[in-house]
Amino acid sequence: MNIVFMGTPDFAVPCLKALCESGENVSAVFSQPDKPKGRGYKLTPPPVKEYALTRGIPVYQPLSLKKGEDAEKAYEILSSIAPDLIVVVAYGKILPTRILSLPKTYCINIHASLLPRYRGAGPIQWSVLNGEKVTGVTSMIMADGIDTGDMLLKEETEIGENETADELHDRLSEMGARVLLNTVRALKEGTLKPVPQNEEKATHAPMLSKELCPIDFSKPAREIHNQIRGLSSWPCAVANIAGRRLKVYRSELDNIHHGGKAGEICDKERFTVICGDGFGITFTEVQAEGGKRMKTADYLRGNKL
RNA sequence: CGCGGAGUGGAGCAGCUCGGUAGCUCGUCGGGCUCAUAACCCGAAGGUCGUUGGUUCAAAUCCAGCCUCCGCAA
Repeated sequence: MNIVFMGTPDFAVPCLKALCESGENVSAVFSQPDKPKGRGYKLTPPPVKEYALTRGIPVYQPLSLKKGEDAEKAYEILSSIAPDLIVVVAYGKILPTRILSLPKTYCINIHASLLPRYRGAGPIQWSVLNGEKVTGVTSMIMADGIDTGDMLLKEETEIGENETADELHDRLSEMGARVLLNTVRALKEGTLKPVPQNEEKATHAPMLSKELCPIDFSKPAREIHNQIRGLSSWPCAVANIAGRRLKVYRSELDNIHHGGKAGEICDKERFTVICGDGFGITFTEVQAEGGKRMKTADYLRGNKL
């Protein structure tokens, strides 16, 4: 099949890789423009672009698909390629209707949630933040609107008790690649059965912001645990404790009712803090300002609580 | 040129202002105590103090450049 792939971050790379390695003809890749990133604002190409270049696939990075010169050029390029299929995975731009209807078959999208729940930019993180036990990946036929199209295939997976958004992200991106290949195969075989989403059950998972970061120890331990897992490793939960500011990457619940005042450290050797419901939460991986990320045991060797 | 912090035995830190013996909490190894232990006691090994150059009688410490890592901001 003649396929055009649109994607930007790490999450999308396994999907593109899977297509390439399964022998599909990926004739072009669209990705977000390089952006100034990190210290010193170095211009950084998105991961999908980097991978595409190693494969020798032409990469296009229009500023917009909707309006302006870039949009026209992009449309011309796509028209001349005349793809059988467009695959979109975490591209980060909304496709205008004329592009949605351009491929001979469909524009399909891989989304990291069990639709119609967690539509939007942050499905993985919000699944963890909300303490979901199960999540998954859904493929769908793209429609106008954000993640609203008819569903094709799904795969489910359990979320671990202490699993972080990072870990889940990596698992789901691999799962996404599988679902994508299965979807493409079914498309060729003509066995796809699109299922409309139940709008009433739809929920939205917006992009994360740093306002979610500060840890409020008056909240229940479980909720704080989910916050730490869901925000790890970016933007990362932040504890203001013992007179300093610590990023917390991992935690564990001890399920012991300590009582006492919320926000107090009840175990200085393990770094366990009392939460609003009297239960303790133990920080297991932290990072001090200006320092690097490390196991709590390492941190405590050189830093007194 | 976005702002800022940091590189010291295997790990995490102190020492740097005010140059002159390499320190702390752990880990490792050996020995002891103990029914036993991640507990306790005794002992040992292990560091060109990121790198290059400069100042000096003398640099982890002062000065300049470079490399690497990290926080903020995007």
